[in-house]
Amino acid sequence: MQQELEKINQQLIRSQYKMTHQREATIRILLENEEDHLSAEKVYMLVKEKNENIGLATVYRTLELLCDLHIVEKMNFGDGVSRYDLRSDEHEHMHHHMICQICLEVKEIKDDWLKEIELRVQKEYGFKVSDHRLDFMGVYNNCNGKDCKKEDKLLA
Amino acid sequence: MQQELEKINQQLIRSQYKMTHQREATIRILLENEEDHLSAEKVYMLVKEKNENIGLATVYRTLELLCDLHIVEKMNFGDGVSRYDLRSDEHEHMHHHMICQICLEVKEIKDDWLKEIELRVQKEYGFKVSDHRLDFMGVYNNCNGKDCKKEDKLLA
DNA sequence: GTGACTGCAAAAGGTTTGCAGCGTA
DNA sequence: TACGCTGCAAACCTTTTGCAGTCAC
Repeated sequence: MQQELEKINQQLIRSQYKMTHQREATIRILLENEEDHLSAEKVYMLVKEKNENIGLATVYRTLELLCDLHIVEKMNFGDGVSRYDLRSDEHEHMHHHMICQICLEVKEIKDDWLKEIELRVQKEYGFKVSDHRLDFMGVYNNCNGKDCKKEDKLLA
Repeated sequence: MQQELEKINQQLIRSQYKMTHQREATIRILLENEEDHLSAEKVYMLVKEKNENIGLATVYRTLELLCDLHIVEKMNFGDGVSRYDLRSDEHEHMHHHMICQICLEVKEIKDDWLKEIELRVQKEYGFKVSDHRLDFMGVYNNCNGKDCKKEDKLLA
């Protein structure tokens, strides 16, 4: 995790950006919550919880910057806020997601199952795919919907 | 198209909703632009262009209603507005989309290529899929990006 | 030292809501 | 007639922007 942080820092510097406390704090939060899909507001709260000084506008600006550098992916699950997800190390494709309609939990599938289908898109539609997004809506077999009520998730 | 309209009307009535001019006009616009992915604002404009009286709030309320009935699908391509897409007749799955990064055109793939993959999600992750969303980002082989400038699309 | 970066507050969208009046069944 | 639906305007919420001051290099 320290070395991933370092890697991203280097990437910023290489691209002529300055490394500030706020940017580092933001990246650290993203790394610590790699499995989640944080909203800007949530990142802001988590940074402040650590007694680091930061403004919400800076969080937005940093996230946009990381997006431009393809370090994070901005996504939208339709609940009115944008969420940000670290791309995996190889910076290859976005993850696939499973969104449980009972508990609203979003889990990731890190395999890339679409290679074949992308070839088909290329062949049948003349469309060269450079990235994709695949979300499944459904229900976990073992979702009890008790310890993970919708309202809680929406507030989270 | 007339019979599709009729079908949706019946569905509304069956669900105890009233059939009003505004609702019918909205549905008609959606049917006439089935290939597009209209924003609420765009639907509003198109209805007004026909000299039908309607308020933007009503458009939003109607689209939400149609969403609840699974007649349209609300989606978000990350440009800050929600877009609405008629589900296909069988109301089965959402379409797949190809989003061109040069001209921003969104085209549909109506085949469902994910049956096998959904089985795999079920087996490997214990997640019962009821719907999915698949978007491809990339470039059309023959996209010239001339007659379809980004700015135009964003305003459209 | 200088240009990039930050925080604040205000502005800017898109979407939702309260309410009085209207129209459908 | 009664209740649902509509239009308007205000409210709301997330995100962006302008600007003066600060900080990294």
